[in-house]
Amino acid sequence: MSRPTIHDVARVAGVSLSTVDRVLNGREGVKSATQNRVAEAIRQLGYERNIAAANLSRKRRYRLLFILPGGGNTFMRGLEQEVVTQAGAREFTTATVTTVPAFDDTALADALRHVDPQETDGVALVATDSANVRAALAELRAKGIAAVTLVSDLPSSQRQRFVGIDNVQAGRTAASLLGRFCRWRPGRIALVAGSMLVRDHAERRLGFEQVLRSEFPDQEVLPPLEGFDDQEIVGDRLTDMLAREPDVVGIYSLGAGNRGVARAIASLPPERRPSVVVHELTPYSREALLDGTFDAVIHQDTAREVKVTVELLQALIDGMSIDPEGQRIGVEVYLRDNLP
Amino acid sequence: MSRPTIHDVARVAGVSLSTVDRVLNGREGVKSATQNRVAEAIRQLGYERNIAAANLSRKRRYRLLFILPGGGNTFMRGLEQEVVTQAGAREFTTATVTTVPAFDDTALADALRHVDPQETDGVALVATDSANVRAALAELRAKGIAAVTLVSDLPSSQRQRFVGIDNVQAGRTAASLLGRFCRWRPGRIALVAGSMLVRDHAERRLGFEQVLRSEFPDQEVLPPLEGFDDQEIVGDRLTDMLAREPDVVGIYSLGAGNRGVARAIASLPPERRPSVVVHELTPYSREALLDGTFDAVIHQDTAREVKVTVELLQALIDGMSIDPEGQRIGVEVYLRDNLP
DNA sequence: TTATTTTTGACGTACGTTCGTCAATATATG
DNA sequence: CATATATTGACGAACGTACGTCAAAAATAA
Repeated sequence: MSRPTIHDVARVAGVSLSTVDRVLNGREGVKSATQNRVAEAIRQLGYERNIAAANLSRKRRYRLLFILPGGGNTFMRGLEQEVVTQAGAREFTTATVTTVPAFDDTALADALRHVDPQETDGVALVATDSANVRAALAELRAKGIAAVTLVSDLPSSQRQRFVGIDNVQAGRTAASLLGRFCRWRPGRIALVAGSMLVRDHAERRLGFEQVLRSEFPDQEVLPPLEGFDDQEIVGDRLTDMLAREPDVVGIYSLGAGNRGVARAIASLPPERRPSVVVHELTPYSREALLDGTFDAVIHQDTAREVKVTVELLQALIDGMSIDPEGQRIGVEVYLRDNLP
Repeated sequence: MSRPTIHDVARVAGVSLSTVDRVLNGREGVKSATQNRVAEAIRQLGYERNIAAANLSRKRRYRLLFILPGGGNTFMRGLEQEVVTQAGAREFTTATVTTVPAFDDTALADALRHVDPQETDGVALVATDSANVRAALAELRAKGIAAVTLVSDLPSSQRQRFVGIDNVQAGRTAASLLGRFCRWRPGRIALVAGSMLVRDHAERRLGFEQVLRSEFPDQEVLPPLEGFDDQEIVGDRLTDMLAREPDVVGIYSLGAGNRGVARAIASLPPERRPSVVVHELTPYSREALLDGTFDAVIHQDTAREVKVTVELLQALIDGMSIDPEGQRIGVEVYLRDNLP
């Protein structure tokens, strides 16, 4: 009736507890024939390790390290906060946060190379794309440390998983919304990016234009305006553009700098107010949603991202299987009325 | 360095392990003065029970019972499926599902009265609103069984929590979307409900009209069409209405019967296609999103609802504190492009 | 065959908690 | 004061697993 234990496995396999333990924990000195007998017994009984008991016994601590970009980025600081609170509340888990300068691949690679396997079991990093980082990541993995990328991925590297949203999908969603918002109103659509050199932004733009071209072919998109995620620059350039182009009926801001977008729009007369879609729910974008400046916010749930990351790292450290469903981070849509 | 244990608590309080245990598990025979000493030591040390060890020791099993409406309701059957799979995967937990006829408060009250405290620790129910059910719930709680409502709440009853979405908010969100979709296109908006006698539907309508009236005062809403959550009836009545009213530019279906909505719309010429917002992501509504029949789907995440419910019940059974953040179920918005 | 190495078993202790029993106090009651 | 009752302590076994030590058995090499 109750779950089988290693005792049952030992009995069925006709070996001792010690041997089952050796097999289970990958210790050496067991003939492969015996290993197979044990594996067969495990399969037959449907045995699953009691992780609570295992952790209790080995006094396991999952020591995790999060490497995040530093600076005043609201989004990243929110992420950091999540890491601290969530890891603190979790059994057997300690998480440390290190920050490295944003977009500095050398600093990131350095940080990765200085991770001590003696005191760290798993690492989560917001990746900057470079060969340097790829190499450092490979070294890290070679030390037996689990590694996942968070928010920003590093494809074809040694990272074991990526936790974050699909940015192409995010761009498509924005287009799907903005296209409908502007469908029956003649005019053009403006795009505000941080920099097209950043992978996430490029992907979002790609998805946005895909959908707008195919689903709303009447709507013309102006060339993207680069604001370098800086609210001042975004505000100035967008104000200029709106003065130059009187027929802008929609704006998609796919990077940071939401306050700049809000400022530029505030200067327009009410009848010229465009429909606006931006990224990331923050105190500022929330306020803009509530006062009607923004129509929709595309969001990624950082709390969930951290939670998934921690669980993923724990599973990887334990060598457990991972359910691919549970780790999906969805592209969320917020309007004024479904704000959490 | 490591977490304090009951041994530490005993030492600091100057009592024995047994006494700490008695206090911790609410057993009788401890002077209140001693209880206070122990409580003080716990507070001072920041002691938290090691749940893994506790469960291991007491061979705790959380025996949960889910009481759901029966019948062919896709949504409820999906919920049931979630319960079975999630509880199966969870440590120390067994969940049983009982179905009772939908909207039958007597049957629900009966089911509640027949719950055996010997073999059930917690109950989750999709509530039907009636005094009868309230009374049965009070009896259930008197037996020491934890109880939460799921999807449909029963306010001012003995239920300890509610897990589900805010339906007024859901209606507001629908209006926010549909209002924007139809903003620049003259015409009227149709409402398809199941029955106004059902609490959820009434709440959704309320929220919808709130926002439409205040935020999109130009848009006129037709009187709601009652489809009794039956796709045939919905299809027929909506087809009739669309024939009668040639200026319908938007449809909000706030109950079930999505297939009927899709059928009615399919018969319209493309240029008359209204914007459509419905509830619940199912294989049918997903398909309609993908082929462009529906523009948006308001959704509640059943997997998350079940997860939260199980965790909540476990916490209630253990008498643990509950973080109010973690149990929120959001009103989710799905477009063709952010489908999971 | 014997010596050597590899593989396995037996056993004990530990993790933090629960829970039961029995004895030793302390406190209240008459 | 003696007795009854309430409160506390000491102890041990158990939950399922990890891990270390030592010895026994089996397989392999010489």
